[in-house]
Amino acid sequence: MSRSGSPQKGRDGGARTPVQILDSAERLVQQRGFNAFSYADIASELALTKASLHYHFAGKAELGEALIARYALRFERALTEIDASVGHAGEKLSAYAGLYATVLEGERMCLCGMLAAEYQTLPEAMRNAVVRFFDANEAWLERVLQHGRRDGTLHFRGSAREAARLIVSGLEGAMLVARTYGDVARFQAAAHRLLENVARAPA
Amino acid sequence: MSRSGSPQKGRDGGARTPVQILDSAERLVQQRGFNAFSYADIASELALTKASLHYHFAGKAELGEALIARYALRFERALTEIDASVGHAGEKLSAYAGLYATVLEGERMCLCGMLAAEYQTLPEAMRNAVVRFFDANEAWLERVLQHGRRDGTLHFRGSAREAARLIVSGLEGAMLVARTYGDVARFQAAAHRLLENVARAPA
DNA sequence: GTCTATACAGCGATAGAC
DNA sequence: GTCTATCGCTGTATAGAC
Repeated sequence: MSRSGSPQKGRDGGARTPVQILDSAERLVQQRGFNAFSYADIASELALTKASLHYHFAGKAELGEALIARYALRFERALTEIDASVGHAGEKLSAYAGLYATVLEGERMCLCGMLAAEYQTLPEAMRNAVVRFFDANEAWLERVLQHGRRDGTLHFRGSAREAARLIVSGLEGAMLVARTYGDVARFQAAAHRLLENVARAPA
Repeated sequence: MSRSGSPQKGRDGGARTPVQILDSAERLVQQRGFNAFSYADIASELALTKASLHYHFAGKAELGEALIARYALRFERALTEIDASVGHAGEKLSAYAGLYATVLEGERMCLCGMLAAEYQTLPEAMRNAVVRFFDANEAWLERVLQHGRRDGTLHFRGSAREAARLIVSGLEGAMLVARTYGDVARFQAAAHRLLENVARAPA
């Protein structure tokens, strides 16, 4: 992670190998789970040795933390992008569901949805990071729902917070189940219906 | 599993040890995942040796299959019980959600929800059994929803099948997320709202 | 920053005595 | 039906050369 004179830099000046490690580990965790992948899996995929991986990430726990941090940051940026480019609240919700669909198309689970299943086996720091991810998603959705309600483009009952929670957990569950059927369309149908039922545009 | 002259029988004549093994393994899988528990965990819990476990269940795959079979059977019986004892469709849906809540109270995930996360690492027979579990739940819910629609006690849009799928995946996701917060109330709120939105009683 | 070599614990599984 | 003993393999992690 140092910025000193070492080879193999990407265009942004960051070292390339750590990124490749994160990419490989991320895919493995999303597809197989944190407890079902090993340093050896990454090493063979990148044609490195296990010892080299430990140079970049001291242990599996640290690798896991870096994984969630990067994933959460990427998600956060995607939400900012939706805020900037998409029109009214209903469209923002659809774009949000689209993020999940893209993940599922790679036959992956949401990283934090997968880690939620393995929650009880995770190191403390990873647990906290998973919860923060859900909190951030919920907060963003709550804001979108509140705006939609205020400007009259969305109608729903109860608090925006509860609706936001239902959307997060509904989409996570739809991914979880749809993946066992290898059927992205099943997710799409559930997501569409979920949004339609939770927060609908006035007729 | 034989019925011949051996010690330690339960009142139904079935051997006791296999049941204890299944109980222990079930709890471990629901809390930690199929890839995060070992024969050694069960052995220490039951004060047996790993070798003894292999006598009852040849391998982890066979144990996993037996686990899902028993869980699915128990769920099926619970659904039959709901059919027999509960009144109209809306109440049946609430009772159905109550089954999930009970599981979550033990800080457990739904067995098949957990296995769905680990799906890509499971032996073929276990994969098929997980899908059959979801199919059975969906079929029961579809039937309840259709009855409710016909007798006018439930209103919802689109097909009963799609609504059933949304309920299954919504409840699975609500469990998954609520468990990371250690908060059964969060599940209850999401479940209530999900049912209210997906299939509501006419005003 | 990557390597070879290795330590050491844990895994699922089996053989064979009792 | 349970035990002891052990096998072969894989897991994470470390030491030290290059």
